[in-house]
Amino acid sequence: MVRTPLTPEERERGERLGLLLREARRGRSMVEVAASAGLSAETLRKIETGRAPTPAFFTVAALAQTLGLSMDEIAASCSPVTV
Amino acid sequence: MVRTPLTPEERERGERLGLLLREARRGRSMVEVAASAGLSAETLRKIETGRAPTPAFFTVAALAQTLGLSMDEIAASCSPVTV
DNA sequence: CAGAACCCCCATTCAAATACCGGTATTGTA
DNA sequence: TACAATACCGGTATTTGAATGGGGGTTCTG
Repeated sequence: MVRTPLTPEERERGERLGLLLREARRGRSMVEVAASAGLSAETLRKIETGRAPTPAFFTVAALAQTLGLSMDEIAASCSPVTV
Repeated sequence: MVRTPLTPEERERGERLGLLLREARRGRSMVEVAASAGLSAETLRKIETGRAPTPAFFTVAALAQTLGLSMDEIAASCSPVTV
């Protein structure tokens, strides 16, 4: 086995993460938040829509910083999987 | 530009993350902790040695859970970069 | 009509995650 | 003195996906 493809559960988890981030964005635009977090708007859109279901740790950290979210809360509310 | 290679700063940040996780592991073996977090020992070793400097969010979340670490503290102590 | 904001598709590059190999150092034990 | 087991390291190879950019499309509002 080498780098197993993402499971449906992992994709659903990514969708929950994306939804959470989108809700936290509130009125602000994607370009504004993405620029503030130091990533491209396309990447942010992929994460929010769940098309990038397992983003990097520091990517989420930068978004959490920008959006005023707690990393522990994010992890907790996104992972009813493998608790 | 397409997927810029990791900068030296990002690699150093990865080393700090690895060191932090290794210290939190204490006496426990790599295989034990890796199994508990649901990843391979090889991957854990790469992260701890800084050879995988930007691990996935949920990978770090699983390790934090196993090691009893706070995600926010990890992010804070690993990123004197781009605060 | 222009602009803002978001979406989808395509293509590219680099790295995460895994596995296997051999090597080293330590510790326990017969 | 061997010898085996444990634990970690380095290198190589593989597959998959993150992250980015470009181009085009939709919807809404001024």
